[in-house]
Amino acid sequence: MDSDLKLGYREIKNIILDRLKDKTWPPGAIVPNEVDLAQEFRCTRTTVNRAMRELAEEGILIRKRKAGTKVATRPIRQAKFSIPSIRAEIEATGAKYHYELITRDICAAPSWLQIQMSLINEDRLLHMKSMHYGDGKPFQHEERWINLSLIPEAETISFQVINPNEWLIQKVPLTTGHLAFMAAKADCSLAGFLNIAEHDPIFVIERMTWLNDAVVTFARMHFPSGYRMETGF
Amino acid sequence: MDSDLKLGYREIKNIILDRLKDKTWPPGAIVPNEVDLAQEFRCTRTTVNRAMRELAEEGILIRKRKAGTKVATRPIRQAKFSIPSIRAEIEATGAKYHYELITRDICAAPSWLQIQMSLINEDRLLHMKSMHYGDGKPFQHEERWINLSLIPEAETISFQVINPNEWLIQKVPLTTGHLAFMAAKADCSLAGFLNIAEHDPIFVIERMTWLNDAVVTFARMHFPSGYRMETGF
DNA sequence: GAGTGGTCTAGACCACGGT
DNA sequence: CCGTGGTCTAGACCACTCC
Repeated sequence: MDSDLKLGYREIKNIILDRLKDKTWPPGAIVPNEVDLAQEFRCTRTTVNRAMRELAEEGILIRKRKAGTKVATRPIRQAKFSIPSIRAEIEATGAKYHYELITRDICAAPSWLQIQMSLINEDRLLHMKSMHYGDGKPFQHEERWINLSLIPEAETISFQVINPNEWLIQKVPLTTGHLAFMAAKADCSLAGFLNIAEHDPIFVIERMTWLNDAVVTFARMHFPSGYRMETGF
Repeated sequence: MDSDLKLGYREIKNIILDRLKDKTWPPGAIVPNEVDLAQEFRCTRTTVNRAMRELAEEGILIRKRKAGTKVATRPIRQAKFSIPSIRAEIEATGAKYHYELITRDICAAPSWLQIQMSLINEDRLLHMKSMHYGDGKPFQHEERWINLSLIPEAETISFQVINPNEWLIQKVPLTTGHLAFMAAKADCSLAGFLNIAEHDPIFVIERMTWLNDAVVTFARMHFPSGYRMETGF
């Protein structure tokens, strides 16, 4: 009689991973098809399908109809990281969050931003600078532009109390976006706000947010050095 | 008669997303259960399950047995980015990739690294510094430690030709890891290698790689400012 | 054309966890 | 307890794409 318990898709994933690690199926090799594996594991094709589909989503297998399933030669590992709200990020350290608006004006887009945001010349933008503090210490400086053609209500908000990101999240949820990370050096103004020396290195995050192919907002966030962004993979 | 075509899980996902956008199901609300939705969409529970399960993986819905499915109040967006090999990253710009080993020695772990890598005192490490160039221009400086207790074969490799990352990927694929990003300023040596001025800002990536709960390698990679890491979400 | 993965159906049992 | 999501079965049809 079979001493085997029934195998679930998680266990099948692990068996497959083991066979990849011990090179039973070396990189570039073709893995048996779903029907054969289902037979071997005494389960249905559906179960094998889920195991292999998830491994493919993780970049470990490459699947093509008719061609079959191959072991990725250079597994492109994907890192996932959550984008916490600045408030959550600060409060997670145990510090008290505090927000302050520095400037707020309405302007036309500078040309470099027009290009980045795919704007029309006449579009008006709400432009703001603000600071985020943890226990009173500078944590992040933010400069942001909001597309008033798309979100006209933003003009009526002072943003003295609620910060732009939190307002936008509840106003227009379910957006898509683009992120960029880089290093830069602090100019005089930024150094003052972040309480660091001029020319000190800063960590910069740029974030562009879209709602159905229209740009909602562009934000540039500056962190004093010492800030680390971390994630697993 | 029904003029409706049959709905697939992708279409059901979109219908659900539409109802979230138009606030039919506002944040925090409970979404109908799978059986009811299956009836509404004239499909099986399996199909609804896949649609809602994927939305939950994306952080848009929150599912619990018995409690049902809720709309996430603050959808925690997740960004995914692939971790390309340095060679692929350089070649993707159209530049010619070139690698050069600077130093290679075997040492005990400095104490800060022992802590980070959870090493035992006696563990020996292969320590290397190297440079990666695109079209002859400095692209990345890398400092790396490899755990020789775990990967003794590394001691026999000169790493004059193949770079450590590429060798490790084919030697020990399927690892897990941890990434950190930060900004720093170039010290004298680094400035020389990257052909920038001392104290110029640099973008730093630290990467720790595990194989089954044991640390394989720790790498610290430095990019001259101007480097941007980008991703969508 | 034929083999492979992609998806759906109809039904079942189970595990978790709120009441 | 018992409603809900989590998963599996057995079978089916379809879409893609390599040969």
